[in-house]
Amino acid sequence: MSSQNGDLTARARIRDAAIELFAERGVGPATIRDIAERAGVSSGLLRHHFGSKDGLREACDEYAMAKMAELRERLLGPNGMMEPAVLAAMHPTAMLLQSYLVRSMMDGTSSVLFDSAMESGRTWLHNADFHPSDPEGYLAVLIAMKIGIFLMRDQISEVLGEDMMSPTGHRRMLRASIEIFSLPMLTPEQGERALKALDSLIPTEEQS
Amino acid sequence: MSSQNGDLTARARIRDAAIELFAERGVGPATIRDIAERAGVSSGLLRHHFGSKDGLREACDEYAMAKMAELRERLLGPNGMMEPAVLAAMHPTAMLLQSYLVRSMMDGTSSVLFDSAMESGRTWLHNADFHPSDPEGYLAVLIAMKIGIFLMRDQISEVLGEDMMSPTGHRRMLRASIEIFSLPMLTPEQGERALKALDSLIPTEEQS
DNA sequence: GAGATGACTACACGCTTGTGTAGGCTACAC
DNA sequence: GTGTAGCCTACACAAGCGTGTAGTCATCTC
Repeated sequence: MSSQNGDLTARARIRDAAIELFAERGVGPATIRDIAERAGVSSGLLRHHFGSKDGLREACDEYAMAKMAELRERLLGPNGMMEPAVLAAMHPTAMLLQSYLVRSMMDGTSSVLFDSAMESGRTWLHNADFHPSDPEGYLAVLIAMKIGIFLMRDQISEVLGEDMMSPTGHRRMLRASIEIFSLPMLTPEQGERALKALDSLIPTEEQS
Repeated sequence: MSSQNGDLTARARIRDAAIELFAERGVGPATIRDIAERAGVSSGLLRHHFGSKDGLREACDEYAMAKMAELRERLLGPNGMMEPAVLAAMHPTAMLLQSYLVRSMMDGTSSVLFDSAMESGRTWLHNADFHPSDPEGYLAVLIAMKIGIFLMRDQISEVLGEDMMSPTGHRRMLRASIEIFSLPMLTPEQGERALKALDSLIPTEEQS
């Protein structure tokens, strides 16, 4: 996370280890014993500092959100320009935090990440000359798509033949995303036709 | 699943209950005791029929894949036309199966769903006059996006204010998807610029 | 009728989980 | 020295999990 470890307090090492393991396995499957072991402390200390596993998760949420905001701000820099070198340096950390936040969200209860994504999506949509019918639904689906990429990291990596988080793998993923969002796979006519077909479908009875 | 229950064999009821619970909670969190209870049998019978929890999951995988293929075939019908009424009738079942398959895939090990999606994606790409650089990466990201929508069902439903699987909610989701894929949010110039910027980023050292 | 087979249940085992408790160690105040 | 507070460990506990075992019951064959 930061340097290697060592100079960090035990509390910080636990937090970092938790973020790593939560990101790798998901919140449920990651056990406090494994987290403690990775941090090099006893599981009791984890409890001492964070009270419970859920307390630890909340602390991780808070830290990850704050850190992401900090990274974002630092990336844009004082002059608002994006420095490639800075981006490359913070990239691994950002990927890890992103993976963690996505995993944390999938566990249920809190949806801080999705909500904040919706919020920044609204301002983006507001500034763009781009007006989907049903903007809320549009944003929700769009965000779900972007998050899906991180959730499918293992599957995508297998197809790519390299880790999606590696520099080259990540570039291929970004390139694909850009192509998807700039080269429409449906022509406007096809899109129009699909929307018409969708409207013509009269949903009847519905139950499982 | 089928009718209500009752007339189904215990084995089928267990399988259906498992698909429901796996889809709702995920494979890990769903316990064989709860599955047995929902099916109205003892947990021992589940073991008797399927050997183990993993055996049950495999049986569900096989069944769900076969059922989906059957639905797809039935939907297109003998004359290759899509009947709206048929679609509406099978819609709930298809949604449930889709949710299950996605959940099953997220558990790891097997990636039947992703692989088969890749395969049909390849033929689609082959027939389309549409040539992304790095087709495999393109397809992988595209599929991850589509799957992400199902994984984010709860979050999307909350934003929509209604269940994404309900008739109206599902229509809003589909409409958003179509708009995303037919109205590019990046102009060709913006896309070109983004790709150029991406290439200019020289990834340096990389480690966590 | 006797025996076998398969559907089905009840119950116990071993393991892992998160959590609770008691206590040791170091550093600092007085 | 003597507390005293905070970091930290070791160990026990109850609960829930998947799994294993023993046995009941109905149905069918001969």
